[in-house]
Order: sequence, then C-alpha cells, then structure tokens
Amino acid sequence: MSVERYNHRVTEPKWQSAWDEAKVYETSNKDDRPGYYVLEMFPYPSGRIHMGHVRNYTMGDVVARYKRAKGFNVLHPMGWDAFGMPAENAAMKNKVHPKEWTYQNIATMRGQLKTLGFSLDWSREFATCDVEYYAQQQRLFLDMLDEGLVTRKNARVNWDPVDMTVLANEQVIDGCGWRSGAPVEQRDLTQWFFKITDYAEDLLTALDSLDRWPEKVRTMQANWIGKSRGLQMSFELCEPIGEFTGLEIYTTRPDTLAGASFMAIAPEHPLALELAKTNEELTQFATEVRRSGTSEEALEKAEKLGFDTGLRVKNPVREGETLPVFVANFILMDYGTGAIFGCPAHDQRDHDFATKYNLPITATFVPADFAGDADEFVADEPHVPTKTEKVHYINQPAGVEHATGAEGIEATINWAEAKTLGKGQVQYRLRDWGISRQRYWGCPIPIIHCDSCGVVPEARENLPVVLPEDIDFEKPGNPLDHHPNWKQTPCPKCGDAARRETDTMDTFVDSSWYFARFTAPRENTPTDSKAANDWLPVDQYIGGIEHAILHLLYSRYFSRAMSATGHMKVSEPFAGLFTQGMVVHETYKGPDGFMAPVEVKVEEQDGKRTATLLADGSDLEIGSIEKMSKSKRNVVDPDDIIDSYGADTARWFMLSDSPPERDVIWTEAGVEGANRFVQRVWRLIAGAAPVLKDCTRAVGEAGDALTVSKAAHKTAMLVAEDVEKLAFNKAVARIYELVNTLAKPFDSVTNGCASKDLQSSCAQAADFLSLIVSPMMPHLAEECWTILGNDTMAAVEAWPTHDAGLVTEDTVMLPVQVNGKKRAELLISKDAAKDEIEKEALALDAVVPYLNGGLAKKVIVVPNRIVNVVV
RNA sequence: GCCCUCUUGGUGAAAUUGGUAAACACAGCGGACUUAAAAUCCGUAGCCUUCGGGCUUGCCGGUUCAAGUCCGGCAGAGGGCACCA
Repeated sequence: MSVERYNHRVTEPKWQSAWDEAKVYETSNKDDRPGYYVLEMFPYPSGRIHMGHVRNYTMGDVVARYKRAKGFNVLHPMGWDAFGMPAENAAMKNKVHPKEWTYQNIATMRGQLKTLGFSLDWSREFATCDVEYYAQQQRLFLDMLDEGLVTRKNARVNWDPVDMTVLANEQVIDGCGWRSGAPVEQRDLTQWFFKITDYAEDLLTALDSLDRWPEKVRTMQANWIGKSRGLQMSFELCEPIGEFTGLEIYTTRPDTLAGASFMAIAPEHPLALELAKTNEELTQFATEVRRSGTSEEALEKAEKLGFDTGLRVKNPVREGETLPVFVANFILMDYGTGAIFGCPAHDQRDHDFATKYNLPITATFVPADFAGDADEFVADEPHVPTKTEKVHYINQPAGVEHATGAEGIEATINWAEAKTLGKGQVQYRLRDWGISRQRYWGCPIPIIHCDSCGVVPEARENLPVVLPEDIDFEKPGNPLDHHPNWKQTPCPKCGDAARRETDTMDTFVDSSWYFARFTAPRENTPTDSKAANDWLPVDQYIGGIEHAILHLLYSRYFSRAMSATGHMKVSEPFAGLFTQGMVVHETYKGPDGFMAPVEVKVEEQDGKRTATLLADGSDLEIGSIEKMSKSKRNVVDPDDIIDSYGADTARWFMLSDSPPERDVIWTEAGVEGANRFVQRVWRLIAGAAPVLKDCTRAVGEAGDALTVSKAAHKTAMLVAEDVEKLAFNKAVARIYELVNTLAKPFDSVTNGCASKDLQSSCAQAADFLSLIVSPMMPHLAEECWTILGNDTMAAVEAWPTHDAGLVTEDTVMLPVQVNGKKRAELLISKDAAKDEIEKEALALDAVVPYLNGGLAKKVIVVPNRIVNVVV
C-alpha cells in the first residue's frame, strides 16, 4: 500500500490558520502556570526575511514550543526595530515616505514569518515607530532626565558641508560624504547623553552573575568597559602658560615613570588650543592631523607625528631635569586626560616617536635574566613590561623597590601620593552614550528650547511629540529642522514662543527596552511594572553575535535606568543569552562577477565539483564560502525554499548538522536531505496510521514491541535534554535514530503482520514521534497527530513522559582494555560488584593470553564505563 | 600589537565532560525494484596491513592505568578591540 506524498502546500497553510483561529499562541499575563519568556532579537524591517532570520526564529520557536509542552506559560512575542537610516535613504532614492516604506516592509515580512509557522503571539506585536511605542519612550526619557541619568554636552560629529547634514561613521567613505563626495568636516554639536559611565562598575561586576551568557560576550563587554587602575599625576610646567601651571596625565604603567623622556598631548587638548591661538604652525599641524584622521586606512598607516611646542615640564623623578612637550597625532582627547608621558624604553609607540625625534631612551628595568651590568643595558627594542614579570628595576626614585610589574605600579603610586604629585585612579574606557541624531526617522527628543527659560522638558500632558508626516527630503539637512512649523511650540514653563529640539534618538534606544514593553504592550505607561517584574528577565534571548556589545550593554543599562525610575525592578534583562552562527553559502564567480545560486548549476564528478551558468553553460569559478549577502549574490530566498520544500524542511535543515553557535553552510543537497526526512516520517506514520489509529497505546511487553517502546521513551527523554541545552543538532540526530529503529516494525504493522503487542507499542511510539518532532516541524507533527486518531492539536499537547524503567538497561557492555588498548567486551549486569566485574574480565578468552599465566599488576574498574587491566 | 575562540574521515559533525574516537547526516560506491529514470529499500565505507594485527582527533612534548578531552610549547584559521597611555 503506498502513501500519498506529503504536500506541504496544502498542509502548512491549513494548520497555520487552525492555530490562528484557536489563538493557541496568545499568552495571558494571568495564568497559574510558571512563566517562560523566550525572545529572539526583533528584526529591522529592511524589506524581506533572510535565512539568518529563519535560523534565529526557528531556534527560538523550538524552545517556545518545547517549553509550552513542558507546561510553561510561554511568552514568545515579535515586533519591529523600525526606525533608522535605511528608511530615509529609501525616501531620498525612491521618493517614498519613510513611514510608508517601513510599514509596507513590515507587512511583507510579517506575511513571510507567518508562512514559517512560528508560534508567536501576534497580539502583542508593535513597531518601534508606532506612536504608541515612542510616546512611552519619550516618557521614559523625561523620567530619566528627572532622575539625573541624562546630560547634555558637546560632542564631535562628522559634518557634510554640501548636504549640510551629520554623517554616521559608515556614511564616511575615504574621508568624504557618501552622497556628496565632499570632504567631511568635524563639528562640535551640543548633544544629549545617557550617563552610562555612572554604571560602569556595576555593569562590569554584574557580568559575573550572567552564568547563562557565552563567556565570549562577557569578555567582550568587560573589554569594552575597559577598567584600568593607574596613576593620575601632574607634571609642573617650567613656565606657566596663561592659567596652565601643570600638565595632568594618566598612566596605567606608573612603574615606567622613571623612563619618561617626553610629554605628548592631543591636538584638541586645552593647552594645545591655547598655544594654537598664537601659533599658526601649530594650528596648521592640528588641522593636518584632523584631516588624515577621518579615514580609517589613513589612520592605520599614518606615522607618528609630533609638534614640538617648545614648552618643558619638570621631571618629577630626577630633580633639575626637564622634559619637552609635544602635540602628537596619536593621543586621544577622549581617553584619560588627553595627555601622556612617553617612555620609549617600554612602549613601542613611544619608541617609534622617540627614535624619530631623537629623544633619549632610558630603561627603568632590565629583564630578570639579563646577565650583564644593569647600567649597561641598552634598549634597542622597547621591552613592554607585563604585570607579573619578574624584573630588576633601575634608575628608580628612592624608596620605590619592588620585584614585579604589579608591585612596581602600586609602589610608584604610593610614592607619587606621598609626594602629592598625583593619586591612584581607576579609569574606564567606556564613554557616555550619545543619543542625539540629526535625522527625521527616529523618536523625537521631547525637549523645548526657550529663549528665556533655556532647555525645558516637554510637559508630560503634551506627550507624545509626534513626527510630522508632511516632510521634504529634497532640501539638504534635517527635515524636522526645516519643516515650516513643526518646531514652533510654546514653552511649557513660561508659555512664550519656543522651539522644539529637532534631534531624534539613536535607534539603539528603541531596542534597549522593547523586551520590557512586550510584557504589557498596550499599557498607557512604559511598562506595567507587575507584568514586567513577573516576566523579566527574559529566560532565553537568542540573536547574532554582532550585538554582543552595544545592544546588549545598552539594554543592561536601560534595565538599571528603568529600575531607578520605578518602571520595573529587574536590573539584568536577559538571564540566558545564546548567540547563533551565521548562514553562509558558497559563491560563484564568472566573467561578469558573482552569480546567484538560482542561476548556477553545480555538478560533481570524481569528487570534483564544477559550476556552470544555467543560461549559457559557461564555466564559473566556485569561490569561498561567505555570509549570505547581496554583494556576493549568494543569497537564498526563504520564500523560494518554503515554496519548493515547505517551512518544515527549511526549519529542519536549519537545526540539523551544524551546532547552533557555529556557522551553517546552506547547500541544496542538505535541503533535499531534510525534505527526504520529512517525507520519510510521513510515510512511516501515514502508512501505519490506518492500523494504529484505533489501537490502544501501550508499552511493548517483549521482543520488537519492547524495543520500539524503549526507543521511543529514550528518545523523548534525550531530545528533551538536548533541547534544554539548545543542542538542536544532537536532538535531530536522535530523532533520525528513532526513525531508523521504527522502520521495520512499522512496516510489519502496515503490512498487517504485526502482533497486538507490537501494534500498541507502535501506536504509542507514533504518538511520541509526532510530539517529539512537533517543536521542529510543527505542521508535519499536527498532520501525523491527526491521522493517528487524536482529536486535539499537537501544539497544545504535553511533552511525552518517558517511563523510567524503559530508559535504563539491566545489562551493560563494558569494554575491557589491556594496558589501555581495547581487547574484549564484557556483557554484565548493570549493578555487578567491582570484584565480580574484575573476576569475569580476567577470565575472558581475549584477556587471558596477555596475563601469561601470572597476575595483573592492577585492574581498574569504572562501573558502567570501562575495565582496564594493567599487566 | 593585545584579548578571545576554533582545528576530529571526502564533507557537516558526535563522543555521557578523563573511560570503546568517528553516533547521525550529506556526498560516494555496490546491489534490489523499474523497459528506463525518478522515488524507495538493502548493503558498504577513517588509513595501512604479510589478515596476526598496527596506526589515527593540526604538530611536538608532559601528566595519567587511560588524553580528542587536562598541562606546556609551536603552527594554522576565525573573531573582537585599538595610535586607549
């Protein structure tokens, strides 16, 4: 009897509507079951879903469906990170309104997500560009302002003088604006900042509590925060310049202080600016440095340049000596104090600089194993000290004695503190988060500038500050700024005519709290704090590693800020984090550049793969395997795959083979293999279903029936364990094993030659199998579940409970090694005593010859594992 | 330059965390069914071998009864950060 092929084109839409109608994925905040919040990073509505989304959301969906089956009230929402530059670019290029473009894309992508059968609660959907969402974000901003979490200060931006607009770093190409091609200028603008640096220490130390985060992400965040301890001290100027009597520096290596041979300050350092007022050459030098500073390549290749100011400072270590002060291109104003002392003996960069400008090189220590007279040690190459290295210090100020770098650092700090030259200081690399963007398509900052009252927050009753829709992208500059009347508004304080802030917020703000909003998305305040506290932290967050730093750090900061402003009481937003690998595909290159996989035919002969162009049969080069991207044209459209093979096949392929944290290579053969398995499961169950649907479900008593039951129960247990660990590829392998085991017994059921015992064990196994594959292939699972005679939906069924007695064996096959090499196997009762195992192992035919009639020197018995006989 | 990760058959990988290396799949090869093909099913498969065995997890060394797994060194690949003091 043959079974009709499984037709995904009919089955998948059928079950999608059935789930929708029964609202099986809508989650209530009032539910007695324990809650479980699984979230995947929400997409930017760029136009179409790509394979990376499919992988990300499939993993999340498996977890959501599995947890639902395990009795949790699962929250699994979806939304749109919908503000951002691409919408404005599309507006300028295609003359389409950013709002229209965005909502159109959302509609397309929502439709695509629905065809994948994800168990999402669409009733909670929102886009960050919805007025209802950004209205609450404006409220949050004002609350944070009240709480002292927001500040306003100057920051430098890339300015396009032709388009009269601020450019993001990615819009600056070779130092020129991407549209106008005009050389980019640097401008200082007053901007809004969240004072994330106030939380630097907390954000750093709390990383230790995130034990379900990848180590890699925690390390990256720790490095980004960049805590260091060093010495901040002042070098006295020989002659004061205006108000400047000394030069404040910061160093993490105070133990090299004695080797200082010059001072260097940033071109933007106040002292440099002061000097530049009367020094044309210095002004020119600073301009020059700034110009070459725009392009990254130029920066990397730029050699160390300095400008000797002629000023000198007193050397605090050796009285009477002085050091020259340079303005140098490699000193950053943003870090530390914008000034350093240079120690060429122990720093590569300082060494390069000193060599170029003929400055003295004084070692402050020699390697501990240096044999000669320490004073004769010549530092040809800078020796960069490590903190644990044992060294002989030389040329040190009196009283500073130590054996290792770490001790040297503390000793020098103590010395400097005692002489009141400076003090020990902790520095963070982390900078405050500038959120002002001079763009239209973002959340307006609810601030008003009044000529008499200054900077005034918009009154809460006047919120939301809504983006105007009648805007003009033809004129250069920010549309909000040149809108005819939008910015005109009365001052909330004095009522006089005033102007709105025309800057909008960084889109990272939108994504820093959306996970909290999902817990009560229609609330008239940013959160319903009870709902937020009940659901948060997110139990499992899944997304790409590219968000390891900014998005995740900002979200962690926002949770703290929202706790401080009373919107919730959760400081860490994501208890579990998983970063999945990319979807990659090989590339095909012809004379006209890259070719898309759909245009290419790949053949294999004698292990050699060749690619030809379908259109004309011309030869193509099979290139490297790369992340799917438009530029490499190696993109496979999920829609095409769903159409040809179905969503279940795409989902199954995404979960098979590659561990989820690693990149997965998309191959035609792999997809076909996945589809074969879909069909195989269908044939297995549909073939036997006419017999099985009316059978009682029972555990087999003996023989094949018992084997079937054992396999089904064991798989239910093991797949559960694997899914808990997000080891989807292992779960998939176990399901293959189960299906392999079931093949023959199901054949005999189908052919009508199975015993009653076998029939009922197969009936139960078929139920089990349907429910086990349900998180991964939900449509196929429903269809199987139904034809097996069940009248519920698999999507709401509990995970099959395994019988503990069936998953453990009475006997074990122990490998028996002699001197670490396997020589035999021993079948023995599971709880056999150690000495019994030893006795039986030594009596084995394959072991006896190695004993040469004598005794074993030693026998290691590890119960249920191995026996090793040492002779 | 600093920090992190990875390296197992032709390929993607697995290995109960120190206990039988290569489960499962893809590609391959042989066969069955078919006029033929597709689909399906069965079998086979790390390398060498004098058929007794021997060797094998990037390379070298160490610890251990036992190492893919732990330690030290080296090489290669990938990622993050950075003129960051």
